[in-house]
Amino acid sequence: MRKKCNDKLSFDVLGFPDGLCDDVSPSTAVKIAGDIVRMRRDNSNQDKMNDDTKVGFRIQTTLEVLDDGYRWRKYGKKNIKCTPNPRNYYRCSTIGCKVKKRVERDRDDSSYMLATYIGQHNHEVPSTTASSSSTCPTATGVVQFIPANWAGLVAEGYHQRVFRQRKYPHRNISSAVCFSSMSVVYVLTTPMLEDGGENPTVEQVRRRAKWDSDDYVCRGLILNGMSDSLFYVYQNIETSKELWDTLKAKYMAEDVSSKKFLASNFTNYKKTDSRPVLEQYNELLKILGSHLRIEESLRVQDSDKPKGNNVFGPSVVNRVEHNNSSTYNDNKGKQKHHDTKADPNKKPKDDDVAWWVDSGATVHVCKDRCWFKTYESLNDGSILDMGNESTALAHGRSCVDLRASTSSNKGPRIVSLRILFAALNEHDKVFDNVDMTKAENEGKTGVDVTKVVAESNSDVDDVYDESAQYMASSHHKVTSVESNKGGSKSLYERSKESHDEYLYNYEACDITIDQMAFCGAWNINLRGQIGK
DNA sequence: CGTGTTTGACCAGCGC
DNA sequence: GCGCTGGTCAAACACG
Ligand SMILES: [Zn+2]
Repeated sequence: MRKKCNDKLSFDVLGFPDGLCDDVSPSTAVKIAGDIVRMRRDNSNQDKMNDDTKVGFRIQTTLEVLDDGYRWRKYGKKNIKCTPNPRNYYRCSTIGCKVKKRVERDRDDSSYMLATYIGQHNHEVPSTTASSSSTCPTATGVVQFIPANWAGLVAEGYHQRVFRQRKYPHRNISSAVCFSSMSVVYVLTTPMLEDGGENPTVEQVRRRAKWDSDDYVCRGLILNGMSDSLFYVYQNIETSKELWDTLKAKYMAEDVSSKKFLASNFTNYKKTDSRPVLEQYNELLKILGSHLRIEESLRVQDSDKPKGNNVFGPSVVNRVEHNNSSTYNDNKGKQKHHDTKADPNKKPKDDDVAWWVDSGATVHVCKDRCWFKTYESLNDGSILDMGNESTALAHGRSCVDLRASTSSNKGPRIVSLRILFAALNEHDKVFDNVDMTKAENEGKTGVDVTKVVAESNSDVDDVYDESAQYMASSHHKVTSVESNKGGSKSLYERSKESHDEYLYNYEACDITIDQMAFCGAWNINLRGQIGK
């Protein structure tokens, strides 16, 4: 049963700098998996006995059974839908130890074995199996730990990367990142603060809010690191290593054989060469494009949200109120689809243009309402709730069709955004509103999303700084900022030139749409969180 | 016997 | 409620 071989085993935690962790045996891999479980548990204050933390990895091997040092009793075998390979269920043979593992072959590349370890051993490895595991690896290839929500992380990281690097290459992000990560990284090792129960003190609320905010910031920093081939690891070893260690603990794989593991498709690309993960991710997105379907998760993102009973926290900003207390569905029903262009009474200004594309959940800002396909005045007193507890009157509701060409060989997908239009006088309010309040799957070619639009005269640099602040203080992300003030061209100016519909072939749009499709297909929301 | 595998039955959760 | 699915149980079995 146990074969011996002298092949080297390369151990490659996804995203780890090359060479940091290779040539280890499966037992070492499992040990690391155990460390990960422990770290995760420590971070989440779980008690040891009922720990069902899962750690998954995959390893390239021809062997049927890995020798990981422990002894296992097989208790089940199941043919799983959507994969030709059966899944085997094992339980640790040591009495009193509840650890289980599931093993199957990768549906896409059966030279890989997927293993999911559940729980933590309460004992040492049995010494009787003094087999060759430590001296002679029993498998060859690459072990990859799979972050369960890596897909989502990449999706977010991609936006940050685009946002920061493409648009503002002159900005030196890394020092800021390193600086801010040190002040924020405690959230990774400090358990989430109690919110004080029913009668929280002001101080408790404040500290909890700060923790939430810092946690988010920190997560964003990690994403940035991941999305850029751990650039920051090399920038600042100590901090980044801490970041990464904790990243392992926080985001490491759960169940490799669940649907979440679809993210593993991307790991194939990681090791092919040294190109940044995200380039390959983007490629893969296009490859997968035709299979992507927008599903429930876009809806889930909003329906999950409390509608206004939040005491604090980011979701408090995510609502649009109507004084007739109509539901969003009602709004949709009321909305007509004229094919007319926007209200001709609202003349466009020809000065600077600002259009913001967010990461799919936050704010779309557009200077001129004539760019909307439809515009419908609203005088019902609808308001936009601001995160800073102020409000703004919604002036109208509009619709814009965006057509994005995502890849060469398939037709464009149409995104139709229903939009609330609000005039905001103070540009510093721009970031404080709103969210897409409804996302709806229309079935085949597109996604119909309600968005909110606000006017802004902001200078692009102000806007950038503000958006950075905003991202740091909320769960929203502004993905790209466009303005012709800095010489960069506006999305919508470009589409105006085409003098046609509001069409643009702009990568930021591709990203957004792809991200939505991506998130939908993998049931992750637009913040990279796994659904369900 | 002790130990581990095979395999159909059973069960719980979920979506319809 | 009903069927599908994935996870588990346990009786029978295999093997030293
Ligand atoms: Zn054990």
